[in-house]
Amino acid sequence: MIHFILNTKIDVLNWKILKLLQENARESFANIGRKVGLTPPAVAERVKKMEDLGVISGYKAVVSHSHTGYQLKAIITLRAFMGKLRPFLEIVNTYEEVVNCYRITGNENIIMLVVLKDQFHLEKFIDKLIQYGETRTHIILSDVVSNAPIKKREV
Amino acid sequence: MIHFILNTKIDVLNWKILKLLQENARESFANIGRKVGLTPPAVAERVKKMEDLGVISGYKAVVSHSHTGYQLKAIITLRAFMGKLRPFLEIVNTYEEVVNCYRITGNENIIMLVVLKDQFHLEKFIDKLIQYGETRTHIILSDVVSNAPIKKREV
DNA sequence: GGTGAAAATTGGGAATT
DNA sequence: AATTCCCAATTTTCACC
Repeated sequence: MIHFILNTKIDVLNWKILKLLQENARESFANIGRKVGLTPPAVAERVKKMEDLGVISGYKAVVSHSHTGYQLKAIITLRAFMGKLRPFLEIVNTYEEVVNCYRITGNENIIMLVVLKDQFHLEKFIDKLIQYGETRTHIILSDVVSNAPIKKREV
Repeated sequence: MIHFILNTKIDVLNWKILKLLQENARESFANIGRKVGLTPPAVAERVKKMEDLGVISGYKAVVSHSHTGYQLKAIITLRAFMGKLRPFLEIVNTYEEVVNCYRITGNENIIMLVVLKDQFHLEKFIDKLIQYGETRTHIILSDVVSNAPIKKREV
């Protein structure tokens, strides 16, 4: 299997549409059309094409962690024991605390962003992880940048 | 200033609505209503209220990094030099490479998720950071969990 | 582009607590 | 009394040709 073109060419109009949809995914095609100078069907066609190409992979409501009972956030790194990485990767999807999880290079294998109710919840969660490896926990003090939108980068 | 209720009570119907909107933020109120057993205005009213309360903080199109020219992702931690944390916090919003940035406890002050075109881009970006502190870089090998939806947690 | 179908929105009223 | 829902009508948006 060969990837011919991964970096799809996106013109200035599509970047404008992407900007608007990243700011408000529920914006109507009519409104978007007014702002970028296209008719609603033209916007719909462009959006559809970007969905099909995979440029847009979905639309998500952003739900506040703190308003839904998760007042504590932490970064946890995991250095997996021999033979324990695979089992961890297979189970991590079922942990509702885990919002993001990446495999990384370096001394640790895994880095996670987790949300928790309180420090007791954190303690219980770390207890669940110790069977897979050594963990290191950093409490998040504040969000400086949260899922910043992707913008066109000058080349 | 006193926070009386941060953890808003969310009933089972609103959790269903939140689930659907996290899966597809562009789902119509009519469709949501059919799935949860409400009329469109009732859904709209509940969603509006959750927006006002801050339970829903927005709706975002998810744009693929790899399809927009960012083939490389990395986690970078920063241990800021004396007096350099504040200036960094004020400028980090302008770095388009930075998708997420958190202040954390521990040996490092800052942890970031960044997206990059290639290793040359990474090198240039790290060069921009060295004036603020010591950095440590972990290349992301794969996404195991990506912005998992928030679900109701059993108490 | 233009037309018919579907959805959003608004206002008002009824039922539940 | 406050909240939440439904119904009906208007406006807007969507989708198909």
